[in-house]
This record gives sequence, structure tokens and C-alpha cells, in this order.
Amino acid sequence: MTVDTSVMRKFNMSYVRRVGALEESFLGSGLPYGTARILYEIGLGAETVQDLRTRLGGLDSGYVSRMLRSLESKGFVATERDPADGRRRLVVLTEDGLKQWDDLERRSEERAHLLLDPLTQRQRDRLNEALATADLLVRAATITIEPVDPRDPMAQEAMGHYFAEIGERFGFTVGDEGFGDDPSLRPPHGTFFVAASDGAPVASGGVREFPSTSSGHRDERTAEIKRMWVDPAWRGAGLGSRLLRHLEAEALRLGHQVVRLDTRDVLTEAIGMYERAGYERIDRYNDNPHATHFFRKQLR
Amino acid sequence: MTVDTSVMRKFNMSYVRRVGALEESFLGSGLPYGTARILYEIGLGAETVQDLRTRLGGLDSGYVSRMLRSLESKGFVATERDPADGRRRLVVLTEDGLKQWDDLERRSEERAHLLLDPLTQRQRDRLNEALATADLLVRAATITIEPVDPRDPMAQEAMGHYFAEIGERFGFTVGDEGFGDDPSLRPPHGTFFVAASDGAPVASGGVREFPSTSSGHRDERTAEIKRMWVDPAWRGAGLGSRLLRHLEAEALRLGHQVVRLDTRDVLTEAIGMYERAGYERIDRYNDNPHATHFFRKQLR
DNA sequence: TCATGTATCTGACTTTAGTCAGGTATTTCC
DNA sequence: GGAAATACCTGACTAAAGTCAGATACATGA
Repeated sequence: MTVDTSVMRKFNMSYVRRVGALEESFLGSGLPYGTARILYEIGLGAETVQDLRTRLGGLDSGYVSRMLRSLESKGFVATERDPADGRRRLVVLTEDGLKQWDDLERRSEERAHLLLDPLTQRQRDRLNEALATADLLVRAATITIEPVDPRDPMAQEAMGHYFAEIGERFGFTVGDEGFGDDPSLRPPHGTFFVAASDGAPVASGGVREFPSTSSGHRDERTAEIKRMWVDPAWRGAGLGSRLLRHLEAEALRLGHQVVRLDTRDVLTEAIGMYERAGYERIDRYNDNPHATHFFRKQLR
Repeated sequence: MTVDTSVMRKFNMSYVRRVGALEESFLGSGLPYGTARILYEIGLGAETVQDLRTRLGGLDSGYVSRMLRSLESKGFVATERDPADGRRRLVVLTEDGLKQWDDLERRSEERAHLLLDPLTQRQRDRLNEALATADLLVRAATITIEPVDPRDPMAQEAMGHYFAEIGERFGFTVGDEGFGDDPSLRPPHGTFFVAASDGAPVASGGVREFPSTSSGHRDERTAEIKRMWVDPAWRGAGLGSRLLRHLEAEALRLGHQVVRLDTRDVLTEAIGMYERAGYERIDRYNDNPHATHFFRKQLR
């Protein structure tokens, strides 16, 4: 597979040179770049030191600590012990800090205007459309698909979306006791995957031995795909098929040669996706009242 | 005029975070960022210290000098007095430097692959198209239009394109004696403008008193637009009209109330542009054998 | 409860990045 | 031919960015 990178590289060259941007806009604010980024991220919602560290791409803890001290001495941020976990420190902007944040925001805005103002409205519309498309695709390309314990908050959040969507909502919400634990979806019986973009779940799905209920006989060769969900905003971006490939690979790894799954007629995109991925229609194999379509694929 | 900057800002946020990129790709090469950029630009064709300084956005000369010494001591670049001007120093990559350059190139390529590889071919095509569009528009927005002496190398280069295109090429090329000097296109009789992107001329045009030849009477109220040229790659980007507005403003500043110009039937886009800009057809007013259409606009 | 791990901090350091004030050839312009 | 401008250099400096080795307080799980 040969991939032509020239357009992207040309774009990077010229765009980064012109927009270096977000970056440079932080300068001239009186704060050094790193410190300004810390302040900006706090304003954006970072709540703890750790939060800041991950958002800024894993900076040294001592380094961050020092920058926070500097922001505190300038009166821009205040810190406080986290009552829930005394090791953690909560960080918030003071009133002055908020002013400073607004200033950064204004600079960033000005920077964008510098680029947009010389264009005609038609050109601006074209540019916006192009950037939105590029943004979506670049986000799609950087999505990570990771196995997580179904009890993990990320998994619970994803399943929350899933259940909300199929209308099978239970009487509790995420954050309370969660959607319970399904041992069949974690090792050694199965695996649950969450696809995330910028730390937020955008798709999820699990694979498990089939069936795990006591009603049927256990078939060592067959696995079942469950709770597959793709954020509506992300549909049509090829994310579903990518996740499906992950789940199939996992089924193989767990020793199965066949996968089954059920879905509903209203999910037309999903049905199309399964068909394109080589799934064949089979008869109903369970008594799930929400399911209308049943599929099967021979993996090997 | 309200301009919505949100799409661009959202894009910058997410793209720069993911692709910081060109930048980060320079790291891990064993060279500090600034030094790596110097080496990279030399490989890209920078020939003198001054050339490097302008390409890198006006770095301090001492700073660049020091980085060059460091690259020399590592055996990556060699410098030499410019025989044509003893003050200048020519810089070239050594064999080792070329290897290092290839390494930077490879890192940059890898970085682009990281984003493109997870996408399907269709998605890659969409991304490429979006980035190319964004690139063109962003370049268009950052074009600068400056008055220059017609004898200036930039002006000579632009006029070279102009004459080559209309087939009136003289018997000499730019770099020799140039396209001669037309005093009517420089103060106090007129002005010549060059629009440049990344230091290269992409459009040009001049305005002067009409007529400046001895064959007609001098009309103090009327100016003439001459040698208007837009790089073929840039046509349709609104650059022509932008330049035209500059020329009209300059004509006013020079004390004229009317502008005239001639053009040729084959330049259909240009003719459309003049009409949209409020120019009206008039009778032939000179004996230019290449001109077929004549226009006039009342400025005030 | 005790070992182990986590979240943050302090101090001591190094490297980069960048500025500023001269200085030395060399060229250009009158 | 001499003054002014140009192209590059050196030295002395500052601030920012980042690393590393502990220290401290708190949380967690057997």
C-alpha cells in the first residue's frame, strides 16, 4: 500500500508556518508559553495537577508544579487539597486568572481573524468546510481502540450511551452503581473495547463466549459480539468496521472460529456494515425481544 | 462584518495537538529544534546565511551564526566565502549532513503516515482535497501586496512571467539586464505592485499617468493600469480583484479620477473581473497590437 | 497494619532559545 | 577615494524549557 503524503506535508509546512499560531498567540501575554498553556487548560476545565499533565502531553510533574507555583504567586490560580483524595490538588482560576484567560482567548481570536478577514465570505465558507472535513478525518485517524474492563468508567459511559439509545435504559444512571458488571465481557471469557478520541468514548463493543447464559449449550468454537455502539456524530467515518475488525481479531485470539451477533432493523447503517464485512443472515438464535436480524461470520 | 472563527480555532486546537508534528519530528533527531530547522532549510535550497534568516522568519544573525558553527563542528554543513560577494557566506550540506537531512525527511514522512495509514483510500482522498483547499485559501489570505521599484528583482521576475505569457518576450532573460526600466511605473509618475506569497511573486501590476508616451496629450485626470498579471495557479482565488483595488486606490492617491486599461480577448477571466469591478468598455485608445478590449472606470 | 503505590512537591541541574552590543571584512554609492 | 551600508561574526548575557533524584503526605489492598 503506497500512501501519498505530499499534500499533507505541504499543508503542514505552510499552515504551521502561518498559524504557529495558537502557540504564538500565547506569547505577548506576559506569560511564558508553557505557563500560559497551563493557565489556558485550567480555564478549559482541567481540575487537578494530573489532569493538566495528561492534557499537556505528559509533562514532568516537577515542571508543572513549578509553573503552578508561579501562576499562584501571580495570583492567577488557587489550589486546594482534594477532599476526596488528599494526595490530589484541585486547581482553579482566580478572578485575575479568568481575566488573563479571556486575554489569551482574545489573542487566539485575533489570530484567527488575521487569516479570515482578508477572505471573501465565499472563501471563508470554503475554508471552514475544508477545515471541518480535515478535522473530522484527522480525529478519526487518531482514534485509539483499547481493551478495557467493563467496570471501568470509560466503558460504563459508553454502555450508558448504548443503553440510552436502544431504549433499554435501566432504572439507574452512570455514576451511581453503573450498568452493572457483565463477567462474560471480561477476561477470561471475553473482552470489551472502547474507542476514544481526546479521552472521550466514541465507540464501544464487546466479544464473549457464546452463549454465556445457562439456557443454551456452550459452544467452544463460537463467539458473540455484544453492545456494539458508535457515537452518532461519528457514523459513516469507517469507525464501526474498524472496531468490528478488532472484535473479530479478539475472537480469534480467544480461540473461536465463528462469531454471531444480533441487531435491529432500524439500524440500517449497521446492517449494511455487517454485510460488507462478510456477515451472512442466519435464523434467530436467542430470545432478545429487541433483535430482528441475526448474523454469522466464519473467521477461519 | 462578523466572522465566525470557531471552526478554524477548533481545527487549530485539534490539528496542532496531533501534528505539532513537523516540529516534534525535528526532535528525536539528536539536533535541537532550531538547529534542525537550519539544516532542513539548507537541504531545501537555502544558499546563504541571509537566505536562512529570511526563511526562518528573521532570526537574530548571531543566533544563526552560532547554530551554523555547531552544524559545522558536527560535520553536517560546510561554508565558503561567496566569490561574487565576499561579505556573504555560502552554506552547503556535507555528505553526513545530507544523511541527517534524509533522516529528518523520513521522520516527517512517518509522521504523515501515522495520520494517513489508518484511513481508507476514500477518506485519504477527502482529507487531501480538504487540506489542499485549506492550504490554497490560507496562502491567499496571507499574501502581501507591496509597492516595489520596477527594477527590483521581484518586480523583474513578475514582469518576466507577464511578458513570457503574452508572448512579447524580449531577447533577454531575467538575471541579465532584466526587462529594462520603465520610469512611468515608478514614483512620481506611477507605482508598481507585487503580490507575494512565501517570498515568491504571485501577481503584479502597475498604475501610471496616461498616456506617458509622447504620441498623445497628457491627461492629468486619467491613469492607466499596466502589466497586470496573476500566476495561473492562483487564478480564481480573488487575487486579481484584490490587486485591482490596490491599483485603483493608488491611482486616486496619485490624483487621478479615471483609470483606463487594455487587455486581450483570450483573457476571459480577466475581462469578467474588470466588468464585475465596474469597468465599462470603451473604444480603442492606443495602438497596442496585442490589445483587443479597452476599459474605463470612473473612480470618483 | 504494614508494605506498596500514587500524587505532588522541592532542589539542583542542563540545554535551548533568544537578545544585545559591539567588531571585521567587504561592497556600494556619491 | 572615502563614507556609509551590508553580511556575517564573537562574546556576554537572560530566560525558558525540561530532566532527575529524592522527599512528603496520603491511599489502598492483602
